[in-house]
Amino acid sequence: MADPIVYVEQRIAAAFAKVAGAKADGIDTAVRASDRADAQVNGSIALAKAMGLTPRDVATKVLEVADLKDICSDAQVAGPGFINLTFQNEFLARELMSSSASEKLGVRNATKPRKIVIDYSAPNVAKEMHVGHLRSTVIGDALVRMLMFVGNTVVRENHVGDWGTPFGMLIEHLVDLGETHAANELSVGDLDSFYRSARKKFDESEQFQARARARVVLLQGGDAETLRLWKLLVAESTRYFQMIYRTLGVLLEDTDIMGESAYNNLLPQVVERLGKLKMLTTSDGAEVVFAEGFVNRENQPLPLIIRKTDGGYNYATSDLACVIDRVERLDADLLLYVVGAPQAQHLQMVAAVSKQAGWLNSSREMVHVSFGNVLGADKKMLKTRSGETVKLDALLTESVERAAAAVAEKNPELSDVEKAKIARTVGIGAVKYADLSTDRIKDYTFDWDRMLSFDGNTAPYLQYAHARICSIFRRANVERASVRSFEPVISHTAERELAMRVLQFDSALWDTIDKYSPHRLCTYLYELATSFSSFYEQCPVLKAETETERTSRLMLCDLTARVMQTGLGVLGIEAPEQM
RNA sequence: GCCCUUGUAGCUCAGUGGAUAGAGCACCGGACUUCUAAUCCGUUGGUCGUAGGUUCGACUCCUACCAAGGGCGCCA
Repeated sequence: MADPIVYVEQRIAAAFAKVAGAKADGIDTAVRASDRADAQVNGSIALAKAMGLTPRDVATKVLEVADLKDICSDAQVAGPGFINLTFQNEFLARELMSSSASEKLGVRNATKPRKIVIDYSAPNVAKEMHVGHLRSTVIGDALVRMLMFVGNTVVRENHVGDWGTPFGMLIEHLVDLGETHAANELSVGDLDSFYRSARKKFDESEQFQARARARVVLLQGGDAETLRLWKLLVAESTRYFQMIYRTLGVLLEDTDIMGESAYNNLLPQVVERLGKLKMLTTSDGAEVVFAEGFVNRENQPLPLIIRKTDGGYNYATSDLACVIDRVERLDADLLLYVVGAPQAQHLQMVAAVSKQAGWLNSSREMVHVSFGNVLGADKKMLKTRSGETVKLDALLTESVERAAAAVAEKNPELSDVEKAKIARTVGIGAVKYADLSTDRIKDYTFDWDRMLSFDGNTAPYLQYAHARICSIFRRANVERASVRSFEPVISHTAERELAMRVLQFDSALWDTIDKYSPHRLCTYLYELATSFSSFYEQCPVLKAETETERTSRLMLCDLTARVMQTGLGVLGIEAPEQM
């Protein structure tokens, strides 16, 4: 327990219970951060009516019985009936020590760890990854890291698009090009032109269309030669994805790939089981499930199509198979889908059908971690087929190059190896942070300058704060670990603000996890960095006036750096020691 | 037509029913013989889309409307 606000909350709740008894039930006695004091409680106002007292009287009574002697230096009733709390510096110092001594820097573990399957990234085989694919990959990676950090078991699943009708056309194009030539073209990483050529042929030639359709039948029928060609496409694409993932520094591995094709043998079972449950209806020749509450344009019930008129399956079937597999084989109790907002209705229908079928319930749930689109200059969704999209690869390369130029200018004395390493860390960090730092639910318009900015609220700013602290310790020639158990003396306002901020790591991280919203942690880390920068300007560390002051500040610096590094770490961003 | 999401400073965005709505960028003015100036300090900038409602209190909750984006039967 390191966050003073979390700490004091119990004492306040106890005081409310003492004053109001059962009337305090359901009253919000939460303690919140405030600009008027360290923290504020406003439950007295809501409670006043029920008790027949004025809000200020209630607040006064609460303060009379509240046990705050060892925590607060000041507790006052203010305004209409708020309670403003100011923490003792000695209390903050004790909490800092507790945070410093804990391996997780004061962050509480999950009270009930879960087994979580998280579905993210999901690029398409034989298609280039463009800037639109950044979101799922980066948000998913951050969630994986933070969920694991607090003690959950997390299974990563990359649901790549490796099956379905487009593969007829892709395989036929592969045959036309010849395997060697095709493999060569694909390995260069120019997947878009491969896909576009195939598409063009498909659109222009009926003969080619017929071949493509026949090939899909062969593929789904398990024809050995067709499967061999299909695997060739998948293997080349997988290599390309893995190259992007390594550059990006995300945790995804080849072994995390659970493509659409992986569920093939489960698809007949889905139909069978829904049939047994009497959920299937035949409609216009297709096998469908009508989930309650979904209607189409004509206000008729909207079906989830399980088996098409031609006997084939589609993505609804495979998504249901996924649910079954994740619940029954993996025994997951939480399924996260880091998938774009346009899929919202589809996923709602899959969830509704899964609940009706009993695969999901109140203790096994699925959550759509939805995110807005990356828009083009025309404010429309980026589409690979129309208009030029920025390739993810190109964006990352450009960012690293700009970072390299910045490092060369600011730190010319570093070795080339170090410079290159820092440029990668800063360049990649900037791009990831640009995506993670805004609310995932909102669309954003792609903008080079925004993605590649190194000033203000950006990853390099947070990394810089960390690097400065590392620099202090290098100069001082002091081992970081040696100051960790020192009880700091807090006197300066800037020290105090930094201390308060450091102690909020636990709440900030949990708030982020509860809402699956990485931008909340970004906001916190940015505030931590600004608090540190302000402290850095005002409070000399190495030239502190006394030995106690110096060691106190070193202790605070070390803890700040650890929180920054850990916080950036769970966002998937590295914190270099120099930059 | 129905449904979902979004609308906050010139631009990009934070904001947990709580007091006077905050940052960054841009603009303007300061601070490097100093622990890293990728920084700091200050100035300027607001009908929180519009109109009602609930509440002691609304950017936040509810309703209607406006605008933008997305979804709505065999592509994934």
